[in-house]
Amino acid sequence: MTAPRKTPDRSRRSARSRRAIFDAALALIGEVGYAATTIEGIAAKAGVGKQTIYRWWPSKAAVLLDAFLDLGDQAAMAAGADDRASAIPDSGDLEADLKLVLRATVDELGDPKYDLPFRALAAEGAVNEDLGVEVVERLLRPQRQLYVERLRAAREAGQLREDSDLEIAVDLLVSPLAQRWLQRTGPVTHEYAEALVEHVLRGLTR
Amino acid sequence: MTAPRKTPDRSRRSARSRRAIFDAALALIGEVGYAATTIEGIAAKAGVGKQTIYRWWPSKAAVLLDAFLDLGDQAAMAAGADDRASAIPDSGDLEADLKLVLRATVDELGDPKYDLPFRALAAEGAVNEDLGVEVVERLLRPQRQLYVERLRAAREAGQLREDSDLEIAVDLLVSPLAQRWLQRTGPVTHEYAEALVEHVLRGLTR
Amino acid sequence: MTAPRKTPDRSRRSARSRRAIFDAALALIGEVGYAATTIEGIAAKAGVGKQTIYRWWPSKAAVLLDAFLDLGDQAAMAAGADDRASAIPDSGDLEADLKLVLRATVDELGDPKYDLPFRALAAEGAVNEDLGVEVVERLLRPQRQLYVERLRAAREAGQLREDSDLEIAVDLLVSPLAQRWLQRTGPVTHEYAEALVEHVLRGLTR
Amino acid sequence: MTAPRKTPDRSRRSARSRRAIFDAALALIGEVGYAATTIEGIAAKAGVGKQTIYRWWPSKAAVLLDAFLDLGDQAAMAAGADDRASAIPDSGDLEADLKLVLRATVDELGDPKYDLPFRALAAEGAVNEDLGVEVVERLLRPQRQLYVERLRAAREAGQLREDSDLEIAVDLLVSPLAQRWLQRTGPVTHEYAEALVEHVLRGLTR
DNA sequence: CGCTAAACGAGACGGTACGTCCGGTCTTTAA
DNA sequence: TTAAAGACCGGACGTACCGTCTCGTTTAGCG
Repeated sequence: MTAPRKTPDRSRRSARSRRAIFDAALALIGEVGYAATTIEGIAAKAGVGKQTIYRWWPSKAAVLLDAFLDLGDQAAMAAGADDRASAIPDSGDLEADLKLVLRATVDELGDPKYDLPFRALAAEGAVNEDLGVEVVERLLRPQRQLYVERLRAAREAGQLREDSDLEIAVDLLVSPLAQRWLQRTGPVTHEYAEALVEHVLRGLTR
Repeated sequence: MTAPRKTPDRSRRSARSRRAIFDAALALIGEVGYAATTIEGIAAKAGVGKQTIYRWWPSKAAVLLDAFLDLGDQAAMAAGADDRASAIPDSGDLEADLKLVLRATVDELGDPKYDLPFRALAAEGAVNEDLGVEVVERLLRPQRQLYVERLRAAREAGQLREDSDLEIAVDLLVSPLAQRWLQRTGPVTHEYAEALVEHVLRGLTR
Repeated sequence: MTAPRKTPDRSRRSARSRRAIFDAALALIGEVGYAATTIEGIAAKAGVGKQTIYRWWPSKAAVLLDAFLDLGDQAAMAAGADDRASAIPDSGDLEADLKLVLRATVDELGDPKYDLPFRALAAEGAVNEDLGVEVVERLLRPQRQLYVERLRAAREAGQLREDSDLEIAVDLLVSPLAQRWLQRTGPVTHEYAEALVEHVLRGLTR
Repeated sequence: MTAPRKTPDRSRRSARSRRAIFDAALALIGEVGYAATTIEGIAAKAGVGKQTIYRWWPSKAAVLLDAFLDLGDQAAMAAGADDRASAIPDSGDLEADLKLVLRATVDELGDPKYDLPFRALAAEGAVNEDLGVEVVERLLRPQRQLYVERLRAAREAGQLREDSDLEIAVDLLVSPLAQRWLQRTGPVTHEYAEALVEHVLRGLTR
């Protein structure tokens, strides 16, 4: 005996509408910002009934999250990757590898295609716990995991202190950049990324 | 013939209404969250006309920023301080001093009285550049400055590497905690704060 | 080359669905009123796809008209009549015969099973000319015809003025009752029906 | 201790909006019919917020009733009358007076300016009891009362049978015309009106 | 009696309007 | 003379149905 069906039948879902909604959502957020982006506006721009959005997503933020993840998938596909998350390179030189990756992150954060939607997601996730959890699970955690793995390799290679907490290590590398970008406390540049890596690895004390 | 009045006359401002608006705003954000807090609701709860809010603040977020700063002032006054920002203690033991302050920060971030409004401000500031700048200038920068000063003292005392960038150093101490709290990527505890300080000061490498 | 099929094949029509739709339609109108009765609701209650309704009827009102006519047929069948419209009795006493029939009409109008659907049909027909014509042709005209015939018999028997217009005579007997019921301008009772017949037959002047 | 205010303050009501709403409502009903007339459409055409309609009227039908009564008032004013309902003339010749008035009613029912809105009101009132009562009280009863008074005068002048029920008498004069018009059971002409008066006054029997 | 075309249930779709809520502006009223 | 109170226009909210359009699944009738 099965529970009565509540959720819509995913198999009948229109792929065309899904695409149009993602495109419209990201376009609108880029054009008018997140707050001024409305579900009504997305539906109109996508040429889709409002109900088609409400049927599949619980909120504007959820649409944006899916649209953003889809954007990442597309980029990864275009880059020829099999799946979204590509591992951090391991050349043996930890410092160089981290600088490479963080410089790429700086570029990404500076790309308006990512900046506005990501900002909106981060902001909404900060305030809306349910969404925040989803953002962490589906977007942030996979990224962090790549760092954890690279750092673990380094630790096993004897390049890191054995008592290093890898979670804290990742925080040290990632949070300052993220925070600077999100709160606009300072410029987000390649130089900052590199200096950051150096300070983290060497520590502050003499 | 006088020039047409543009800005309201600050001297005629009703202190009683100001207080009532702050109280109502913070109460509502605590009760129903930021998104569900409306100017209409604040006005109603404060027993104030909507126009009285629109006359003095450009947006809901601006009200909240002032209300939050006022909240900080009140707390500082209650603690007997002359002004809002009290310096980080300098016992000579940098590590101990930083742990003390960060543990206090953990406590503050865990206090619902601060958590919700601060979260709302951070989120809104991430997305709304004008507000973001104000938040940084009036709220974050003064706090950061205290760290900069304590760290500079330590560097001058020869306890820090001479090539340390103090801004980056502050970032390393503050951002991981802030990020963890804001994005909910992990628990925000005294233990985390202490381990953070240790990792930052000693660095990751052997 | 054959013309493209436009109309559905009546022979394959599901009698079971037809019944279920009529039952559901009348039930819903009784429960929630005509305006709140929706095609979607009828389909759901009848356990029928929406398309099955749209395939056979052009509008909610058309469904109701058929359902109501079907209801009348059922009642007539139950009463043992061969067809729907049974003639007005001719006992020789016109006044008595008319009182009898109008009292029966009063009872019918007071029966909620007929009241609500009939009201809805009359109202919709007043506003929607196409439906109005159908209602008159299929529902009202057959009824009126029975009166015309009874009155013609009376006129031929010398009981009515020879210059009487039978259409007007029917109007005089039927409209006041119908109007009172439809517009609720007064109570619809046996007494009213009898007084009405008396006034119509004798005229107002001395 | 007074109950909390629920209803809006009538004194602050905008006369300009009221007018614009009535004009838009009647225009739309004339252009697209009652069913296709929406509150949204009325608001848009009147250049008014939807809330301004919902604030003052509970339903589309209620707007229409007020608009229609206002239309009647305007017509009466234009005709130089002090109030809406002008008495039926009393020339001493009852038959002539009634024919005059019913011919005028025929003209009115044929005027599209009145036809469509009145039809919509009658239909809605048939189905919606609350509105129906309002329509009767505010629109129909005042009109009927004029007939009652004229007929009473005739009865007192010895022109009518003393046992005539005036309510029934009014029904006999008014309902057949109204019914014919509303249900479209036949043409609504001056000739019909005159024949109707004659039949009513003289009765059907020899 | 088995094939096949149709009618069927289900329900997603692009839309329209609903009635509510709130944003900002403007007007009235009472202190 | 200044707010409170609140009406106003505008517009998005999330919901309910509209009427159309697939989907697979009966089901009926012909071959």
